[in-house]
Amino acid sequence: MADPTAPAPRRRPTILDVAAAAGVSKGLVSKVLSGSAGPSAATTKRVLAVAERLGYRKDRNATLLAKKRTRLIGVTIQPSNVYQGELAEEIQSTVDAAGYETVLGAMTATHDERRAIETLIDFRCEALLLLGPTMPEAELAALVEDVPTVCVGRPLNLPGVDVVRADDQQGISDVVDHLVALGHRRIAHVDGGPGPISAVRREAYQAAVLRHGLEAVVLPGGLTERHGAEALRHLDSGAGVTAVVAFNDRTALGLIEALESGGLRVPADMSVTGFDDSLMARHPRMALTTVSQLTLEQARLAVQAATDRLDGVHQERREILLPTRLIVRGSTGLSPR
Amino acid sequence: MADPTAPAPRRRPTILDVAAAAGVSKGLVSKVLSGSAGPSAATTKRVLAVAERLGYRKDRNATLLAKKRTRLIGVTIQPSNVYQGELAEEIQSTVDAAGYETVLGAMTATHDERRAIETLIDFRCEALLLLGPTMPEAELAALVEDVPTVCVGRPLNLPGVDVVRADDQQGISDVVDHLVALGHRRIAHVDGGPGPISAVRREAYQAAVLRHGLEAVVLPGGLTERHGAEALRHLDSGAGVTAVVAFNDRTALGLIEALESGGLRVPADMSVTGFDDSLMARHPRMALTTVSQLTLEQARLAVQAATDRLDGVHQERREILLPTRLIVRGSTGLSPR
DNA sequence: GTGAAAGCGCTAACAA
DNA sequence: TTGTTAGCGCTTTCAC
Repeated sequence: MADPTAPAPRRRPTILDVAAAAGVSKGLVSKVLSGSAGPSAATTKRVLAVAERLGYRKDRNATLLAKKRTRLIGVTIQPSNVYQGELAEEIQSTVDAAGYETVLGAMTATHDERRAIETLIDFRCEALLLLGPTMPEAELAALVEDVPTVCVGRPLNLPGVDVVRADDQQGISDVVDHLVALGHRRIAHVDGGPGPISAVRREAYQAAVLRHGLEAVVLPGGLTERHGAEALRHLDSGAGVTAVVAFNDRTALGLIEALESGGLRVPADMSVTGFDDSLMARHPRMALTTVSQLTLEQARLAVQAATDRLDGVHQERREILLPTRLIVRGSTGLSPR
Repeated sequence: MADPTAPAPRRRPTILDVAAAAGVSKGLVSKVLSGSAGPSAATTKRVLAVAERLGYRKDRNATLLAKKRTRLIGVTIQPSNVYQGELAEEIQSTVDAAGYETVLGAMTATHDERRAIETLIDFRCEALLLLGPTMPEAELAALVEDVPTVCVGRPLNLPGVDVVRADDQQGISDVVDHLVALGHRRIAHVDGGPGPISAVRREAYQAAVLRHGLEAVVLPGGLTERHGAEALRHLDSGAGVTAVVAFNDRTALGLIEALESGGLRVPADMSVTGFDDSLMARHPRMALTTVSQLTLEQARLAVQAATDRLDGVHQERREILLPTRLIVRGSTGLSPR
C-alpha cells in the first residue's frame, strides 16, 4: 500500500550528493567547506550554493573520525549546579574564541563522574576541564593519564593536572579578620562536609582563629540549607559563640533560618557569614556578608591553561589561585558581649 | 635530541590492537564489546581481559559513524539557567533508563540556539529536546523539520513538534483567585517581557482579573530582579494597586526589594506573588507566595514523548500541560483597603 | 585548481 | 563460533 506520491524517506545528503550536484569531486567540496585556500572563487561560490540548496550539513562523527585533530575540549558538569552552569557558559565562549569546541559531559544520578569523563575521552577530546571533580584522586589520575586536564574550583595535586581555583584560604581569612574586628572572640565554623574544598576552608578557618589567639570550634555541616539548620543543634551547647563562619551561602542561610525561628536575631545575637556571593546573598532581605569569587575569570584561565598545553606553550604543572573579595553586608555586626 | 628511553607517544589502541593481542579478528572483538550474543564465553572473557589490559576504549565517532542508529537524543540548554539545569539532569537520567544517550548543546553568548541545534543535528541525534527555545517559530520549524522534536516549557504550535509545559494559565489564575479572596480589588501584573511564556502568563492574568470584574494593569517588566525593581516606577502613579502578580520569583523579589527600600511593607501595604517556587522563594525571610511547577515530571514526559516517537508509538502532535500548585506564603495578605 | 584514492576506527552482513 | 569484507561520510596526501 505504498503511496507513490509520498516523498522518498529523505536520506540526509552526503558530501557526494553535493559533489555530484555541483559537478566536482568530493575532495574539492571538502576543501571548500572547510575553508581551505585552493578552490577558485567560482567553484567556492557554486559549491556553497549547492550545499545550501540541498540543506547539506557535515556529519560530525565522520568529520571527527577523519580529522587528525579534533580540537575538542571536554567539560564535566553537574547541570543543576548554578556555579558550574555559569562556569560552563563562560568556558564555552572562551573555548569558541580560541578556535576550539566544547563537549559537555553531564554528571547525574545515573551517570557518574567516571562515566562522564570516559564519554568525553571516547569523543577524542584533546583536553579535559573538570568542574569541581569529586572522584578519588588515584582513580582520577589513572583516568586522565593520557589527556591534558585542568581541574577547576578545587585543589588537586596530580602530576599532569593544572588547577584553577579561588584562594579560599584568603577568603576565609578575611572573613575571620572582619569578625574579630567587630569584637567577636568566639567564632565557630560550620563545615562543608567531606570533600577537598571543605577541607581547605576548614583549615583556613582554624589557622585564622589561631592566628588571633582564639579557639577553633568546628561544627559538622554540609552544602545545603538543611545542613546549616542542623548545625544549630551542635551550636547551642552554650559555648558562648557569637559569630559563625559557614561553609557557603546556602549553609549560612539555612543556619540563619534556624536561628531566627529559634527567636535569635542576626546579627544582633549572632553574626553569620557565607561564601560564594550568590544571588540570594545579595538580596537586602538576606544581606549576607560573604566572599565573592571571580567565577568568570576562573573559566577563562582554565581554558587558557588547557589551550596553552595543547599549543605546547607550557609543559609543567600550573596551579592558579584567584583572589577573593570580602563582601560585608548586614548579617555581621558588633559582638553582643 | 630524542630521548631513547622516552616512551613512544602512546597512540591510542584501536580495535585492531585488541584483536591482535587476543588473537582473534576485529569483527569478533566488536561483537564481544557490544555484548551481542555469538562469541563463546572463553573468547568473551579473553577479549575483555585484553581490552582492559590495553586500556582500550571505543572511538565514539567511529562507532557512531558506522552504526545505523545512533540512539542519541540532543538537548539544548542554557547552562546558567537553574531550571534548565534541573531539567537536563532529570532528562539525562530518564534518557539513560530508556536505552538512549543524551548530547548537550549549550547556548551561550557566542553560540546561539541555531548553532546549538545545528550541532546536535550534525551529531546525528535522532530526536531533539528544546528547553525553552526562543528562536522565531518559522526558523525553528525549518531547522527541525526532519527530526522529531519536543519543546519543553513554552508553548509552540508547529506541526511535528510535541510540547510539554506547565499549565501557566492555571497557575496565574489560582494566584489571582487567591488575591481576590484576600480582598484585593486592584491587582497589577509585572510582565516578563517579550517571549511566549510572558504572553501566556500575561493573558492568563488578564483573563483572570476580568473574570472577577476587575481592571487589568500590566506593567512592563522582565525576567530578573532588576526588571522587578524598575516596574515600581510604573506602579507609583497612584493607581491604588494593593497586589502585584509578578512574572516570576526573581521579578517578584526585585519588586519587593524596591518596595521596601521605598518604605512600603510587604504584605501590609502591598501583596506580591512570584512564579517558579525557587529556592529563594522558600526561605522564611522571603516567604514568597508563588506557583510551583512539576519540573521533574516535565523532564520525564518530554523524554517519553521523544522516545515514543522514535519507537513509533505515536505520530500525531502531542501537547502535554502539567498542573501547577499555588504555594501560599507570607508575601500575600489581606488588602489594606 | 582539481581529481583520485587511501585511510580514520568501527559495525554488520555474509561466508566459512 | 569465528573470520572476511564492504561500507559509514569525511579529510588528506599526491598526482595531474
